[in-house]
Amino acid sequence: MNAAHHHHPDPKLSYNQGEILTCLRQAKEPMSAYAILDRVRTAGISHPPTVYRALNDLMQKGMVHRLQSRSAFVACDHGACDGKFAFAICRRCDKVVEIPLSDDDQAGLLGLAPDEISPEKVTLEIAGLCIACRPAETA
Amino acid sequence: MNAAHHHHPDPKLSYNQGEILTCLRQAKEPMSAYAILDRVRTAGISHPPTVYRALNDLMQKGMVHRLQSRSAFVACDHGACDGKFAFAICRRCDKVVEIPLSDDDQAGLLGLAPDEISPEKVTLEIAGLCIACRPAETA
DNA sequence: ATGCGTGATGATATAACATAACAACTATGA
DNA sequence: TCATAGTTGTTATGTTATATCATCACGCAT
Repeated sequence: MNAAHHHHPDPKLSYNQGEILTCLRQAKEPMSAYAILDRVRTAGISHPPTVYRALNDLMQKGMVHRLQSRSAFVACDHGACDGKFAFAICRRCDKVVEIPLSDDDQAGLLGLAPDEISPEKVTLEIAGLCIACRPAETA
Repeated sequence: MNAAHHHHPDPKLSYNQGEILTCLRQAKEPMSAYAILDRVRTAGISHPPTVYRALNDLMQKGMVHRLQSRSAFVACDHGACDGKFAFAICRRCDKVVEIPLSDDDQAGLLGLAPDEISPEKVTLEIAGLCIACRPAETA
């Protein structure tokens, strides 16, 4: 590989992880794995598995979240975190707001699960229209 | 086409919609669009767009729901409905429980959305382990 | 009856998303 | 040196979803 001189956004990250996290942070928008791939080709990353590997590692570290309803990924607003989040997503411009869930919130959500399924992981995504897109919607 | 004699589970449904809804109801499990496709080939449905069209129509009628976290579809437990639901899903056996959301639940969820995004649609999926799979997990 | 519009469906092709499987390289330390 | 673990590279393929255009069946106005 080349470019061994790049600085990482976090010393614990590997080169690929650093490149991809930086890419996501700069984007400030959710990106698909393949959109990321396009952007990091210049950094020497050129195959889907490389991107997915780094994304999975970053998700495990809590530094990246996946938006299920979009098949897309966003950098965590909080750097690394082990907390739970919901996401609000503008259906028009894809703006994403990360919503930290309080313990009460989480308890409430988990409490919705029926007895026969013990809850482990919550996916909560709220789609809507952001304030900037509201005028445009008057079609 | 053949099989014009089939009975529909609902008179308002087209032939394809009826076949696919029946398939999903019999499955009692979430199915991917392509799994559905395999099962309805004998009914003369043989291309992905046909399946996706019928699924989209059925979702609009509230008779089918999509599980975002699985890329899969389930028949609504309640026939047609315009209500909102959460889903609890066993990560091991894929059993799904539909959780009707009370008005309070919905208000609470929508209330999580930040000011800058006015909420319209909530996706809430809770993954966990169902009671039948709990023993098997002691690996 | 003819011809038209509409809605449903059929069919082809391709886009977009994701992973399995294996090879190669690097660094560390016995 | 050799083994090992961790990371990355590479090929190939699997899976999910949609764009696009063709066709068919039906109702209906002329």
